[in-house]
Amino acid sequence: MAKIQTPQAVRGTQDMFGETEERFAHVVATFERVRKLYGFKGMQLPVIEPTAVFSRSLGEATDVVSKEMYTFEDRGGDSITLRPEFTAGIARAYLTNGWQQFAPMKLSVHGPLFRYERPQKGRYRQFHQIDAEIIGAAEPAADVELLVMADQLLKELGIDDGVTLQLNTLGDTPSRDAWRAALVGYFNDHKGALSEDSLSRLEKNPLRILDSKDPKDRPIADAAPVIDDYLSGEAQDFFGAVTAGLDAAGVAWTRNAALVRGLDYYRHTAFEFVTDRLGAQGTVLGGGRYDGLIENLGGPATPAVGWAAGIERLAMLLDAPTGREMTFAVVADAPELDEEAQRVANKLRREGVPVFRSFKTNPKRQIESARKASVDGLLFIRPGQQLHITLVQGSPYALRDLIAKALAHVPDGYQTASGDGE
RNA sequence: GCGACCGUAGCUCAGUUGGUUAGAGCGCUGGUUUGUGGUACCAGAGGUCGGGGGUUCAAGACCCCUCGGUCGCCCCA
Repeated sequence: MAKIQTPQAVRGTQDMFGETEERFAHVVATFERVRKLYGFKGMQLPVIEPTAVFSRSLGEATDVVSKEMYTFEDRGGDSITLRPEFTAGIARAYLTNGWQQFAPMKLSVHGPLFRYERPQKGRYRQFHQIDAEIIGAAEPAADVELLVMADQLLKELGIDDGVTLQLNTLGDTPSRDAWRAALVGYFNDHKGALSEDSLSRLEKNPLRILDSKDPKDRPIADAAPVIDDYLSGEAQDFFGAVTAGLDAAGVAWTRNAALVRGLDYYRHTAFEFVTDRLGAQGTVLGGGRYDGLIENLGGPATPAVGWAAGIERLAMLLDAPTGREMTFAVVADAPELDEEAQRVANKLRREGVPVFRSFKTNPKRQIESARKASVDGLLFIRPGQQLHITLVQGSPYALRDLIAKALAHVPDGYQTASGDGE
């Protein structure tokens, strides 16, 4: 019989286990906790959407829609796309469910997203994000609340060190249009000095020249017209209110006038929390105000602002594996004590104490497998309801803590004799 | 889409200028020893050298293609 080829994981996907999975779960759990502190409701959304949800919101012609989405026709002939982002799907749900009645809405989600891109550090084809949005609030206070929440989240994850909040405004529609026109004129005057990449950006997405990495472009980009000279009074007031709110909340930020968004539906606030610890993928959390998006989807003009952050990237920045609960292995000191050991283990588990039990019957084998499962303590069951407790080296706990915890939950009648942990 | 580097046992890796039956450590299985508990020793299982094609008397080593991985560029909703 011929050997069959072992299947491989799809390129750019990952199987998470052990420490990787623990870090991931810790990010999600922390997000869930913090978002509740700010009154953001959770939601669950489909992973698949009609392709139009994304092509209409992002624009047919953009690279992202034309070559970076997982799009396919289903058996009924409908064009379906695996969601490449959360925002468009949330906007769609807002419209199809008539959530205008709840506006302003504070929403949060997390889950997998799909983009057909070349994998590299912190970038996968199936990746995961946490996401927070406020829909139906035009006030700068909404932007501030979102940013303060993001700041607290990063602090609680312990990764705020080396991360800076970069902030910019794209102004309202008139401001943005005037600035854009000025930029195109300016870059056209300097065409000869621009890199090849930037020449094509000039055609497709001129704002992006501002954050070009090419050293050739830097002097020109740095001397380009700044949005500040084109901001309307209202736009200035809006940005002023956002920065004042951040200052009042004690959130540190720096102005980055080159921080832009390619899509036209973005207005006013744009921001990114950036780190220098992730190589080319430095953005750890990013977002902005997208007052034009819901109209693009055929809905009423609706102000909205939100952010998203890659869970994998956040997980990579976490200091150490997250702590787990004190875990015992209950070991029968002789094969005939196995049933009694099981009884004790079940009692502990019902009391909420994590317990490891080996599938082997030989005591020595049980100890070996318990060590591999990295338990904190070995709880030996001996004849006459005697307990013997040993601390496993490497555990962060102390022997007396183990004894106290075991005694508090073990069945009545047990006597303890502690070991020395060596 | 473009570029660089990489792909040998479950894991981490060694394999000299291509040359006989492909190695180590850890892990796994079994045994001996020890014996209130991370012991030591012995033995064993496990490899299409990512896949395909080519050069050669001879390829894990060289060439081509392909599939993956890593890191950049591009893109970044």
